[in-house]
Amino acid sequence: MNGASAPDPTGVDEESVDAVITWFSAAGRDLPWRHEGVSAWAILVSEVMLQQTPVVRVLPRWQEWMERWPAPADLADAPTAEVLRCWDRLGYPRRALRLQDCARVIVREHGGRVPRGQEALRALPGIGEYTAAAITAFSHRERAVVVDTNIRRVLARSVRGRALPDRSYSAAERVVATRSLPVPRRRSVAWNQAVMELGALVCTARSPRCQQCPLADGGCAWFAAGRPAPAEDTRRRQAFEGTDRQMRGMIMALLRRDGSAAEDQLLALDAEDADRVRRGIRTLIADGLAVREGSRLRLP
DNA sequence: TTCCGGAGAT
DNA sequence: ATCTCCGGAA
Repeated sequence: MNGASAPDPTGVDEESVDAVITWFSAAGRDLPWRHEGVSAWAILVSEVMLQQTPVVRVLPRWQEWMERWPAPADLADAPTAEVLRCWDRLGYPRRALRLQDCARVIVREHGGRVPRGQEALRALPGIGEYTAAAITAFSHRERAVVVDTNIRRVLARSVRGRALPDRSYSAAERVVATRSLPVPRRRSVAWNQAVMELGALVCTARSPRCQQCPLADGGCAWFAAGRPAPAEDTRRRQAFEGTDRQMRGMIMALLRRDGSAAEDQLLALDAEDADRVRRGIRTLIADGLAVREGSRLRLP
């Protein structure tokens, strides 16, 4: 493929772009939200669900969600308790609330159609820089600098020769991503999709499958350097297993199952630590994920 | 047990 | 800039 030419330190070269796009046409997954004719709304929903959640877990939820609420107006009118139930165990249920808010804003301010343009998208609840770019590239099929964790990792390795990207998204990375994006519109769309998939399937964080990688033959600075180990991770240790998150998850599971729960039932979730339970209840109410009803707690 | 991840609030 | 937020696979 690239023979002996060294990777460009400032961006992916054209040969590598070709290699990755060709790899994708053979190895890319057939995911339903990539099918022809899928609506911008359906793609928006998939992107929000995929924000912190693996594809395999999103698939069944997305299918059911789109059957029930195929358009923004459908979700806007749905009972929030149903929306949270249908979110099931995708995690971070505030995303489900934001998605319903997003649907309502789209109905109110955009005539029920997903707006075009990253600025308008970025203004929607739950849509940040990544998701606005992803909708622009994958649905509207326009040129956009899409940078998710997979793309960051591929570029860190292939262009910068690092084992892993910096902890926070740096200006240097943005430059590399921007310079790597092909100029022709269709090619930019193909590249975004292909490089993201390469990061998800081959250039993975822990056990990269370099023998399957279209960039291994001269297109990857990290591989060429003998895959040096990542710098000692100075990462702050994970704050004790995220116990409050775990408690919130347990409370939400109970509310999804029964619709509401009595105080005693909730306190039994951690008999050792009533404060932890109360913290969970308080923060769920503050987030709009639960409401008090007398002495009971229920879905909104 | 450890690891993974985009948005939004602070 | 840093922290919080969930659940399941490795």
